[in-house]
Amino acid sequence: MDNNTIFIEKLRSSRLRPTKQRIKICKLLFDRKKTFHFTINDISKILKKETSDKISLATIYNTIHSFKKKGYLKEISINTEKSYYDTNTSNHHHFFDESTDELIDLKDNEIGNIKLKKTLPKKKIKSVEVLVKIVDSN
Amino acid sequence: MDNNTIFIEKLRSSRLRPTKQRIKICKLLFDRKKTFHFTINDISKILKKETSDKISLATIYNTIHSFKKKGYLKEISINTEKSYYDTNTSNHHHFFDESTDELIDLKDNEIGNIKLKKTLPKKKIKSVEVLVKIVDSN
DNA sequence: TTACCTGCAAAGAGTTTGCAGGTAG
DNA sequence: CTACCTGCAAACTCTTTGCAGGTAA
Repeated sequence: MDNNTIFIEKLRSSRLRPTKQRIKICKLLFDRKKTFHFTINDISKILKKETSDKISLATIYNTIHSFKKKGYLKEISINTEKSYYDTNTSNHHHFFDESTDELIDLKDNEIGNIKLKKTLPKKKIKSVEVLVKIVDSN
Repeated sequence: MDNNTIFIEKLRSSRLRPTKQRIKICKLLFDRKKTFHFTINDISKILKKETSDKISLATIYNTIHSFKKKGYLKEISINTEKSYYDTNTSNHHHFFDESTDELIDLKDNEIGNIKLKKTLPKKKIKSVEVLVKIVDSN
């Protein structure tokens, strides 16, 4: 079966109707070998170029939010005005290149284990994220 | 000498004119024993309550940015729409409580050393930050 | 006096929302 | 047919900017 069929199944299996727009966004995000890091603006621009009938910004936001809720995407914590998303939803860390605004994966074996020695009462840990900010070494 | 004098000296020494507004913001941020974590909105609200003649939002932004540039404040990476600042500018990590939107310090001895096994060519590391997201354990 | 600072309002960027019309099942 | 989805524009939040008037040195 072709990719479209795979994405239609994927969407259906998470009770999201496989609309034209969602299938297109699926292909853009998940039909690639490497992890993809992006902002809403990134994919909006790509879709504008690649696609004859354009997808509205609101639909892109809706779709990305749905995918995040379904666990297909992860939101990455960086203090820029934009939200960054990652198609790699496993537990891993990142470099953020401030010279290019690019996000780069840091595989689990590329960073030593993180040992937390403090806990807080009545709170549970949702995630532990390491962000290594880098810049050009002039 | 009283606190005002200390803050006036502090400002003067970094070539920032010690205006009424800056002194007030200094007192709010630095005249306390514990580290203070805040957003612009937080201090704007506090200043509105505490102060008879109000300080404009633009001035608050200007002042916080100046203080950050001078190294008196650190900006913390969290993916919410707001920027968070920390009066503790030393190298340390954080809990972010998603139930209350609160930022909590994690002292250096409360987390194991972080070993980076990957570097990137022509890039230098600016910072390594760990963010532990927590929520209420229902 | 002069360079810097403040306050206001307007503008900008990113994101969300309300609603009318369209489409999947 | 009906519930869900899309597109558009307006609205919202946070932040920045331009500029006229004010203030420190």
